[in-house]
Amino acid sequence: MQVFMKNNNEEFYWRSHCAINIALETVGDKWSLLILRDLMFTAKRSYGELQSSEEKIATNILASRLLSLEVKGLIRKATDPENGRRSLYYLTEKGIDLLPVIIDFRIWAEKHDPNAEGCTQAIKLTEKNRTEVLTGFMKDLRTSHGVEATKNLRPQKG
Amino acid sequence: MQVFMKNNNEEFYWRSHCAINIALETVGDKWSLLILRDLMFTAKRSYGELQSSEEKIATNILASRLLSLEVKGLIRKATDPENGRRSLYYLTEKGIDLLPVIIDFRIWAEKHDPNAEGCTQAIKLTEKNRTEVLTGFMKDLRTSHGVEATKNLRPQKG
DNA sequence: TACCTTTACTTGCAAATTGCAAGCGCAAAC
DNA sequence: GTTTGCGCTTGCAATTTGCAAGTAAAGGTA
Repeated sequence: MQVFMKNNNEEFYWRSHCAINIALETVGDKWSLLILRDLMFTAKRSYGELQSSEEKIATNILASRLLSLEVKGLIRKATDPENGRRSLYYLTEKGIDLLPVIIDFRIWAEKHDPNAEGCTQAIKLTEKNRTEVLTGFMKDLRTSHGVEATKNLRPQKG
Repeated sequence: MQVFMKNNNEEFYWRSHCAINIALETVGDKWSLLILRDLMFTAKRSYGELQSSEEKIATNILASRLLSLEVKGLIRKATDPENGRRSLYYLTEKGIDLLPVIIDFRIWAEKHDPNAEGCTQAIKLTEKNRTEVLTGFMKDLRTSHGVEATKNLRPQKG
């Protein structure tokens, strides 16, 4: 996935303006959501840790996806204050807001594929408690990723 | 995307058994969910109609994705009883169950991308009415796609 | 019967993307 | 000042995608 912009790097180029299409062009490849999954459900924060996930992402692909996610505003990169040669990646509000999608993917796969295993014990979810559990978990994510709990920031259309 | 099977075409091969990963390997490319979107939110059912969507999928890619989705059990192919040279594609229960994911993608993009437009007027969704609206819409999809309403449906939030 | 149109693909090839392995650069430790 | 850890970059081969043209088979028309 390239991270390309329109002429004057003001705006992304999209295949169409359909919201679903934009979401897919943003994170609809096979790796981006897995990286976000690890940031959401594990304590992995550095490049090396993210590279160690079970699915074995290639190092150049990991680099390109991290850049893409950073440019698109889903994650933020910071230098580890305790180790200057280590970078740490944190979710932003925009990244955290993808939690419902990821959880719904997980529910779907667990329902329909006998091989699917909940890849994290972090959330025990049912339909009944869905809203409350998601809200609580997203709040925890904001804390652990250093995102201020803001009231729905919604960009206005220009 | 290939549609490959393990040795004795008994079971799919997965990069890992993580539910989220399996979901992504199943529909995590840039086209599959768009095809499902059209089947969910428009009356498009034939190959030619699906090819006419705004994002302009290439014909060979459309063919490969339709096969993939069929093999994986998300859609079902039928010959148009009124025109033998026309094929019709319908969602299965498994395909319909992806509605929450697609809707959550849409909500996310509309919140975070000023260019995103609801690509369908079919659903007016808010946080509050989410469960009821999804349930109703999935029921409609089962009817229009000829899926029998099973008792096996996900329990709804009370 | 022959011919034309519609519909769903398939095929060949070029371009883009991905994946693997090796290497590089800089900060920190020794 | 040498080594090690860590985050990448680079080169290249393999895979996937995208474009354009072509094929097959059903159905309509003369």
